[in-house]
Amino acid sequence: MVTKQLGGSADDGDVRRADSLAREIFSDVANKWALLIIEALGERTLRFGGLRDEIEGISHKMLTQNLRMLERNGLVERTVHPVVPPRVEYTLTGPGRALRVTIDGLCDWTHRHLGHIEASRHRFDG
Amino acid sequence: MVTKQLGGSADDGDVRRADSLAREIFSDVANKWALLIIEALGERTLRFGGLRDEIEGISHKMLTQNLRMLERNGLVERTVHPVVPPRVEYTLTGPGRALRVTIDGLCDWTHRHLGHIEASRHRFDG
DNA sequence: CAGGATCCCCACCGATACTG
DNA sequence: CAGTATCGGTGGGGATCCTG
Repeated sequence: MVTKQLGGSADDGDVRRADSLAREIFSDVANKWALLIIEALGERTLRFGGLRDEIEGISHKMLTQNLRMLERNGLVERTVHPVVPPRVEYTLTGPGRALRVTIDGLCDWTHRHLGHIEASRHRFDG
Repeated sequence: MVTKQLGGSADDGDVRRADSLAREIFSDVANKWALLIIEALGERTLRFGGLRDEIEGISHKMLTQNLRMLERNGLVERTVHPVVPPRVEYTLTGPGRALRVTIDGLCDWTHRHLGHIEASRHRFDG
């Protein structure tokens, strides 16, 4: 399970609530576009257009949608510069950067096992 | 980007192919149910029903579908015991267990930042 | 018990057009 | 340039029934 079972707590309600919250967050974060956005941001500050250029295949809509979600969860900071034309910049927050580290691990894993996976697929499909 | 840019390679084709493959794997793996299945399996061996009981809210269909996908990618091993009633067991493979480590990191991250996220959401929604 | 097959609905997502 | 709104198609995913 996502949440550790903490044994007999005085009040199970808190555990339950934290559990469902964890699941919710998990659903938000364990999504292709969200992960790619965080990975694309890295340590940089990027504008909306910059992000779109960086993430191949993402649509305008998915980008805004996921950026809002990440901002809501406090993983991305959105700063609007009151100029014309508008200039909006996105940066990872502390928690966002922490998450990025684990995503890096996921990327590393992917590359380390590319060969194994490709071979396994070939075997399976045949 | 998911794939590191390796600078001017002799043949860009290989890089491109590996890149798209990496994206494909990423899409397979960066999905809520797949991650929960891998996390549920852990070091244990579980049967189909056991997995269904373990993963709250997963449907029959999603479980089979994701198990097939994980098997195809060589992350879980499926062993069928020729008895009646059927007995099918699932275990993580080496790469699967390696992936599990990074997913553990993701779970840890989630729990460490529950508070921050909840607060941020509240701020955002208000 | 494991898991395919089918039906069906809803949510995701892309495309497009419009505002500040 | 950044962002919202709307519409329509496609596929995700649940419920159910059926087989070995």
